[in-house]
Amino acid sequence: MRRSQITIKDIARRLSVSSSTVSRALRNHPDISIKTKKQVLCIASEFNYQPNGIAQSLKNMRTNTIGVIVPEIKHDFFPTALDGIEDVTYKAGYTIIVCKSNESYGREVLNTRALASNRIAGLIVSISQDTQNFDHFKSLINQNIPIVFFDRACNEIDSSKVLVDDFEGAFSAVNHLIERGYKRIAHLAGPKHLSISQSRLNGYLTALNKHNLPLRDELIIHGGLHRIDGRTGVKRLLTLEKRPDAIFAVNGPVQFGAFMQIKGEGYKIPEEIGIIGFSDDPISSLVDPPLSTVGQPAYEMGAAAANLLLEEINHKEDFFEPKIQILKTKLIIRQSS
Amino acid sequence: MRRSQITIKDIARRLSVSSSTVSRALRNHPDISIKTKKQVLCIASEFNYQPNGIAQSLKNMRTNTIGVIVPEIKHDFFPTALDGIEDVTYKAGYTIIVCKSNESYGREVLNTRALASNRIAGLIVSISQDTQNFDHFKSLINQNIPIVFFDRACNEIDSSKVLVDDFEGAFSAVNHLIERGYKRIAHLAGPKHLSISQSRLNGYLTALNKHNLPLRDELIIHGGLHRIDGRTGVKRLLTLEKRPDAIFAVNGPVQFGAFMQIKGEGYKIPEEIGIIGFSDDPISSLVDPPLSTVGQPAYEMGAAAANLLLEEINHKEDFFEPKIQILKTKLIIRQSS
DNA sequence: TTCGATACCGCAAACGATTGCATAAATTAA
DNA sequence: TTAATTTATGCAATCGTTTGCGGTATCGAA
Repeated sequence: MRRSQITIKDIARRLSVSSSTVSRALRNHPDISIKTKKQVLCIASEFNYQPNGIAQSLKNMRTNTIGVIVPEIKHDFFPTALDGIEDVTYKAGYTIIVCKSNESYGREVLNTRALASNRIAGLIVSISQDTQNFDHFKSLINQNIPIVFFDRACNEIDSSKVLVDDFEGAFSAVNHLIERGYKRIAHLAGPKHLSISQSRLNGYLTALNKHNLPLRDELIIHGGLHRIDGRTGVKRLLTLEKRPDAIFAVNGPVQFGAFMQIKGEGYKIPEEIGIIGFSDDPISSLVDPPLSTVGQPAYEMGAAAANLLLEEINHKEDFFEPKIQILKTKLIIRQSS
Repeated sequence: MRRSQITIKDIARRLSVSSSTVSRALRNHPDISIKTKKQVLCIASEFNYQPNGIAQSLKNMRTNTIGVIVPEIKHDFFPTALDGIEDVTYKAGYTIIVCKSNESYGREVLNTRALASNRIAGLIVSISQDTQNFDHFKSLINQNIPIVFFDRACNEIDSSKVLVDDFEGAFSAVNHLIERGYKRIAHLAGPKHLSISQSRLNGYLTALNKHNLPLRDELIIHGGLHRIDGRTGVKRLLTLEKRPDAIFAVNGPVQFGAFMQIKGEGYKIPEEIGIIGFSDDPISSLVDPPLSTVGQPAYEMGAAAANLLLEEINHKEDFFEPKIQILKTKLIIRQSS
């Protein structure tokens, strides 16, 4: 026969006491005799009792689980950020549930609902490239489940956020390209509605402007945040009458796609085309040539987001003033620029 | 004031009916009048009712959640396997909870307990490199929570498993090195207690034997499965009086570590030292030189594991005969060998 | 001996959803 | 009109754990 996990009642029956007593013995309640407590603990360990977390959550109206939604985990940035989140939350006694949205709005909504129905204590999220409607997050906030965004945030929602200085990072990257002598610098930009796309585009524009370089619309290509978007972007750029001599990519995957495509078409990097990206995947330094990039403190971003969330979860008063934390990027110059 | 999610009772009160009626209306029970059902659905959507998943799980004594424990997600293999798991389980209406053990036994035990206490419907796991005791898994099985292992399995436990033909893959890799003319072939092996380490070592030994090459103990280095283990392994190999002319690494991360170390010390690949590994990370083809490797069907392994688990979850009878599925590897020859 | 304090324990009601059974109302058949 | 049947609903228990409240029993002090 299928036997399942033993419960507090089973222990109670065995010792001829009430389940209240067992519960109190297990939870170190003072109103319990040493003798009874010992007996309970003894039986509990003998039968390998483990409390039913579901019942506890139901009773307590809350869980010790923190939900995390990230767009993907195939590049280094999000796994590293997850490490930061994990280290902080585990120390505080929480477990995390990691969901991937796969850069899809629909999947993000499903994930959010599933997490809400499991009554997570809070949510840490970096939105998908397709997300333009934020009702699923607002609904969580209405249920008093706090949210912290990191990297890709939502402007419409007044919650805590952890960002990097996207403008400054982009500016310094493009500035660097210009100082190296590149003149026709293209930008593989992200979806227009994402604030990271906007800030990074602004950094690009400002750098061009500072050096009195003309702004050419055909050199700015808006696309997604996947590797494939880097490839298709480069394909288009290379069919232009006058091809660009350098490329600034909005993020790591796009930079890789661009890199692969440029290499595949036989152009020399950095002589014929220079390239620089955003986010420092370790593989950047392993490819040929090693790629220049704007390094983001992924681990620190995750940790910071987790700390902000815990702060909000533990906040007693009715109103919590959201905090926005902006971390610095770091220009890493290798041999692709 | 903090308001929280509305419940079945709230809807019932509002319509002056019992909560049973509301529940039945929401669950499409036949014994309900069309009029009442409409009213209920109307109120439910008006207030954005979402069932409390915890309460449902408690009542049903099971969840729609499948737990997954993987050692890491920083290399391509496990994220890709997760894609396979996800695609299959989502289609079947399950959500997955992904946990990382970070290759640590202690973390694996914690994860297993947390998942058990959340009464997952089943567990898919690839064990950590440090795991030698399997009581935490046996305990799950005692609670009737089915487990499927993939890639790194546990021999002691009689459950379903999805593996690759490690012996054959290793054999063909080393055979290939020998045919290329390499004579002193080292093996950066995994922890001795893991069956993948054993099978891959056996493949290595058999290939040497087939070609009458001597077995040299100093060329077999047992270590962990991290990148760092590849680096330290190579360091040791390069201090030998007669250094090896080729290296077969037990997995992807170790291969990368080895690759980086060899390059760092200035040896030419593949002329001075050839290298081949196990598992096909996309970055293998991007580095210089592109790396030869034994490709594993990561996505298919994940999907197969998920299918086996679903089969067992849906199995009605008392006893389920575990199935072991062995997938083929594929030798991918690039320029490092 | 009696009163008060303390220590220990059980009862029962929650938490939210589900479901077998009973019951009331409405409908049909006789 | 009455009996039999169908339809729609409510009651109450259940899942496992927690907890406020009340009740004994024990002990010390007066």
